[in-house]
Amino acid sequence: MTTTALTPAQMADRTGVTIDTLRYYEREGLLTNVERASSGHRRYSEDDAIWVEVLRCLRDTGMTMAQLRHYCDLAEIGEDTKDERQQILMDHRVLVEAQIEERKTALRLIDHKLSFYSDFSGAELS
Amino acid sequence: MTTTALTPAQMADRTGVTIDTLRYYEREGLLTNVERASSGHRRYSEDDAIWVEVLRCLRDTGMTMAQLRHYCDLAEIGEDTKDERQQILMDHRVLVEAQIEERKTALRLIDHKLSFYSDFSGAELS
DNA sequence: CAACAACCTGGAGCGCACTCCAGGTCAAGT
DNA sequence: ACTTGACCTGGAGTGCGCTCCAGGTTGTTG
Repeated sequence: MTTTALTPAQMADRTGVTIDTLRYYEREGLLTNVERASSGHRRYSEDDAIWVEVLRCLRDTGMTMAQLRHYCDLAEIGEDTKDERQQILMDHRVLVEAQIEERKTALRLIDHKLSFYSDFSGAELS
Repeated sequence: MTTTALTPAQMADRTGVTIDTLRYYEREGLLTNVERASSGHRRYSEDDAIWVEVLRCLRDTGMTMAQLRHYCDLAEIGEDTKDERQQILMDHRVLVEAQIEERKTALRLIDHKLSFYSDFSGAELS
């Protein structure tokens, strides 16, 4: 009754992560306990797919491979690492919020610079 | 009457960019027409400092070296490239806005995942 | 059963943005 | 005159996160 087992190609399609990268994540310990068919071919579970989506989200917002590996290592250990895992997410949350602020500042700066292009004046700087 | 000429060390201090990186930017054409003292040592102008700050802001929000070099090349050419330079900034603006949205989505996902840690339940996924 | 696609492994290679280094020059202080 | 420290150049090295490859196995399709 294991709902859907995804082939590597299906998994790549589903998550938008290439097959090579999926294997790389597994090698690096960011994706654990991936099942295999009798042929030795990987069969990804729905939970794997969801985790890869989370993983990508964390990566895209600047969490490093090392941090993600650490998080996965903790998850492997089990329940008594919940607090640390929670802390990792909370710390990353703060970081993402800072990134949003940084980008809002960037928008203001870009707008400021753009104002010189829309202006009648030909001022170049500041 | 050139207000303040900054030494490399002062420039690094002012902008938060290392001396090595400043030289690297210059080599790569991201920082042009830097003056020299009679000794051959660089003397950065206030405008250089401001530009490096802008440059860092654009880099930090994902503009590549190649794009920045292109922008600088255009600025070197002069007035008739203003439209293209404006367009580059407007394009980047759109990108930064998308980054903000991406990060807001990330926050929601992190919060969702955090909710499982704060819950009474010990559910692990989704 | 032949051909072909999808998958496997271990390991090498790549692009980006720095970062560091060797070997030399220049300017100021003692 | 000598030391010290900031700077110069050209070029090599680094770390990260993939990405690609060779050489082999498996599974499907006609």
